[in-house]
Amino acid sequence: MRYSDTHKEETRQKVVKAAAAAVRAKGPDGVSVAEIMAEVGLTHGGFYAHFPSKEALVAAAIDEAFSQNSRRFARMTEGLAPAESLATYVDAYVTLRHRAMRDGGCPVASLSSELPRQGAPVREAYERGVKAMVGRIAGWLPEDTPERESLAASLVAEMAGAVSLSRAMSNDEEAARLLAASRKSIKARMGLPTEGPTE
Amino acid sequence: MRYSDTHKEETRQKVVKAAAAAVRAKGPDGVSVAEIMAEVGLTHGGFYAHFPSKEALVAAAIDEAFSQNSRRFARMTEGLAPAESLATYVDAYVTLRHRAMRDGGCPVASLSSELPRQGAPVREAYERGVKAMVGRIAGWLPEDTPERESLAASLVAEMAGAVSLSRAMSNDEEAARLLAASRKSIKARMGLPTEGPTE
DNA sequence: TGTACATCAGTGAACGCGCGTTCACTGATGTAC
DNA sequence: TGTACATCAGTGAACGCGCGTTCACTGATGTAC
Repeated sequence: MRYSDTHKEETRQKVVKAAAAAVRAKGPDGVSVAEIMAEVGLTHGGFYAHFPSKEALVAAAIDEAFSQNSRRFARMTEGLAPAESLATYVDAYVTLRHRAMRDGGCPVASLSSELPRQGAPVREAYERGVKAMVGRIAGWLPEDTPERESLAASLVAEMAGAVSLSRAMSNDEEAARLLAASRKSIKARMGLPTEGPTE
Repeated sequence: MRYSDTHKEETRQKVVKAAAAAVRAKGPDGVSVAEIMAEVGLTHGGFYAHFPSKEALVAAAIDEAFSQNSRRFARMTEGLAPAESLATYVDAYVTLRHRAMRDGGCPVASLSSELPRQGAPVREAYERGVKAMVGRIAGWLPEDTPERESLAASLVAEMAGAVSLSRAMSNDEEAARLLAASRKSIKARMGLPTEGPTE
């Protein structure tokens, strides 16, 4: 079988996307190379034509997961004023919908506790993604906000923490109330009115 | 070798304590039965005289980790008024010291993202611990606080989220600024003055 | 008092399994002549 | 135009390893007689 010029790159992309979903859903140590290759319709033997190691794939998957989220929110907030962007972001992030979306949500909410234990290349990809996310939020906060970057980081921590903890709650109503309380707090810290859509 | 009447229970306790540390430091899937037994000076073969499965040990370890933290904070806040207890709690929790303490800290900060993916017995132990922690904080909040339990849950999410995210930051100063911003926010939400010890 | 036996926490070899990784091979197609 | 060869993404068997779990065994001591 001979393939088109772009075929190999396309396959690589499919593998990275499958991994970006699987890693968020099951954690880096919960997915196997064979499983991800099978998801793309290939066998595990071909994996090493694309990546030097599983770790390299996981790092690429985390980059991909962050940029998927980044693109998604860029689309949602296109043309909006900063304050509206912030409100849109929070109202999409701190929700039962995000809580249920285990394979496509924000990597910080899915991986926060286990990532610091991963190898250097994976941690670096993660930190890069976190910084980009924090930077985006910081950019939406008023320019004269004191400690703008730290506030943005603290807001990311609060948003991701709320979604993470809501996933530990088996009771949906309880989870919804936690998320509502967090949404309210986050918006107040952002200087936004606290009555938004309640999902 | 014949042992004292309490010997078996003492061994079990040692194993659970070693597991409580190891599980927080490496995650439930990152520790092995053999490793934990070795830490207590035993061989892996004897494990099944104490626990029916690794999962049972992990569940017991999580219960133990939560109650270690609970006892620790009970000691720290003994005799203090509710508002002082809250301030003491936050000032001990949202710190670089807690960030560095990977094997002895709060299980929510160490395990939040991976725990929802564990088996039922482990998830139940975790949820039990989270509820106890939320209940303790709720009890310190003024009785007339609207949605007191949800606010407490949201505060736990913010505290644990801040410590988790700070662990992803390789730069200590950056981490310290994030923690300071979170401490300030959390105290404000608790109705406390926001100037506390800065660690 | 002395001896044979029961007890049982702990030992260490062995099991089956899934994993990451390696490698000789395949086979469809483009290219050299 | 026809044929031999090179290419290379993907295949599938095999590897070594660590894991959770099982199990026959050990050996110090208490107990029965």
